[in-house]
Amino acid sequence: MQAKKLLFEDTVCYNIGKSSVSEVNKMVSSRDVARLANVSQSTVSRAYRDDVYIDPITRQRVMDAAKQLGYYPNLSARSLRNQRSRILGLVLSDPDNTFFASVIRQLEQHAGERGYRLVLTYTDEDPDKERFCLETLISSRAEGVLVMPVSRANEDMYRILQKSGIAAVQLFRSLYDDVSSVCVNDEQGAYQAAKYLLDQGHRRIIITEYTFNQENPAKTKGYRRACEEYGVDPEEGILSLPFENNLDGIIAGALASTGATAIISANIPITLATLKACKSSGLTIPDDISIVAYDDSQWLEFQGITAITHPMQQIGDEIAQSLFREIDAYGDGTTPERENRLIKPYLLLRNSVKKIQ
Amino acid sequence: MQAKKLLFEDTVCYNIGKSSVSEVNKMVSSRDVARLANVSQSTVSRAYRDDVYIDPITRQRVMDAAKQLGYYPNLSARSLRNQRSRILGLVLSDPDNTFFASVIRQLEQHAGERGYRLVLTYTDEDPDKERFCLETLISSRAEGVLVMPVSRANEDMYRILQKSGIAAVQLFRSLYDDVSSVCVNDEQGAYQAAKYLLDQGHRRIIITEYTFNQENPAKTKGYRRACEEYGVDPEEGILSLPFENNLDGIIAGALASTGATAIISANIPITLATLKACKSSGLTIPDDISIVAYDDSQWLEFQGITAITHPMQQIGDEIAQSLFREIDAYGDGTTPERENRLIKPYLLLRNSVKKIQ
DNA sequence: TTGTAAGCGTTATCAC
DNA sequence: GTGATAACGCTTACAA
Repeated sequence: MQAKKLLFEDTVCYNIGKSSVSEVNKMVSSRDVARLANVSQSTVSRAYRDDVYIDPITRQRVMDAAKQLGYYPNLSARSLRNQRSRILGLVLSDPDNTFFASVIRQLEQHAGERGYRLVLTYTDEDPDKERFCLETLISSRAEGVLVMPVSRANEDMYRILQKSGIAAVQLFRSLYDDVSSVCVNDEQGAYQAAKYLLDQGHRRIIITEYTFNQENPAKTKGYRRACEEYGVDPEEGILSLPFENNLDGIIAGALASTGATAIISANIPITLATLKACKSSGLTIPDDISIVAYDDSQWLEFQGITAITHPMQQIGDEIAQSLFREIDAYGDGTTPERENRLIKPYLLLRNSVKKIQ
Repeated sequence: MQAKKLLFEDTVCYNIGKSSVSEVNKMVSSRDVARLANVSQSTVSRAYRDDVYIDPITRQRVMDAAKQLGYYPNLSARSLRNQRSRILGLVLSDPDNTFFASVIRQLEQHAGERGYRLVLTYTDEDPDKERFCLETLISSRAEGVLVMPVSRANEDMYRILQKSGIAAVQLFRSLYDDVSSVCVNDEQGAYQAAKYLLDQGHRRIIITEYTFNQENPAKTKGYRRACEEYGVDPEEGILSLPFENNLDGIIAGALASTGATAIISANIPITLATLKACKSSGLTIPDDISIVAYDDSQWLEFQGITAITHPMQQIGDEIAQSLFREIDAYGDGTTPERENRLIKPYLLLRNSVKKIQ
């Protein structure tokens, strides 16, 4: 059965007319609430704090007025006055990469508990976009920034972060020595993956990496270490890939030209491309080709792909700890020590690797 | 081969000591830049605008000073003064659902072109969280809000949005009649899916829906319409599901108890659960069970699952148009007409449906 | 217990 | 062309 699109007809668009709301008021401020509640503006402000003396009856009157008017405090004004934005910036690569979903989830949780909001931004692994994200977050006066850094090109931005007293933690890649980091021990993960394949008798193993990410060669390093232990030449197994959507062809080509019996795919999108490449090349897993995926996902679990998995719960906790430690230090007027946390990945055996005699 | 976790050892944690940065300055303001550049603070401000005249030489001096100090304008102050935050709020269900990735991408693009930033928030389909997201966005004085609404419980919030002059567009679900929306024609999509299965000879077809989402019965409606055209009783095919992660068991149970030959899964996570259910029940696709997935993804494409797909590019454009139309209207002091845009889904035939005689 | 007023960092309106 | 200056909405001494 051939894939086929049915005819795509025009968008239907109904205009149903004016909104039924009678009048659009300006944004309501604490002054308006004060007027309605017959108190001063500062009393309204106090009603929203719980550490200050205020008559419960007054507070109730304020809250009633606020509710009636649909008042919500203006966070811009608040953060301007307080010199605290309560914003945490998250700079990730790519909304398509489901690997980050659980990180986002957990950080949102941790942030919420501390009264912080999370602002998500994406670099698409483009240094210019990374710079833009950081600039925006600095302009927002974020108190902390969690970044998956793209390249060393933006070193100046990280220096500005430090100078400005903005906590910063590198995520999953440690590109800057003087910025804290929470990373997976990729060297070890790739080593485990490669060693496992070597143990199973594979001798021609491909490992993928991103060309742009060669400043961060942890995975290939682990791969090399394993190969050397087994007396296998690692060099021609290293496949350098651009950051694109259609990697299938390149991978299929490499598979064919090297005659590899196994491949380690460096992340979830690359794993998908690898699976597509195998399919289009008519290679069966694991009979014709063995796969170990670096990074796990529910789809990989479903498909029985052996994978390097990470303790996501722990990762989220470590990131939050590391970040808030820095934020608290800056809050106390001290310079935080930087720290690097390295988290151990583990190999989850499923059914995508064949034993070779 | 049985799935098996290798031993997870302790996290390694290096503390490498004090940051090398000598001193942490306070956040730098335009005053500081002014002082260094030997101009007044208002001149610094002017240097960042291009609609006012300023001596290019002065501007350069300002910019040099700004660069030297690592100055970035404070957006809180700016939005307070301008009464424009240039923030767009996006309220989605779930970071795990890859369906939204391309929407996020495109909206970021559109927003960027207009000088807006996107703030992402997630409801997890929980009305309380939806309320919290909206409150936060109002407090942030977002100029526009794009929401996938959860339930009618938060009607008051939408009224406040309108009263406050904040543009609002419902995404993918239209729960409020007086709020604009950009939706996929789910009635039609489900109708197409069901009709296709009926055409292929299936008579016992399950369609899934979320229990919490019964206020928005478009998909089941389309399913019913198709069934009725074929003289099939639709009622016992409707499977109502909680919003959870482990739906496999429920789905497997329903498959077994109804003896269905086909299933329409209502979104990507449910499709995954369905595939897992089939696997654990030992059902082969499409021989034992046919599947049409509502919403498409790269993984479904890879696995050859027939799916209801949406023109994501167009959806992104329509959303942006609809939103900015409202924002511009509010900007002109007029009340925007609300509008409902309905986008046609299409059926993408792959290999997950069997023809029954 | 509540009101008054200063000031957070901007931009816009005036003078000069 | 550039420099004072008055808001924007909020928090927080300090007064009352």
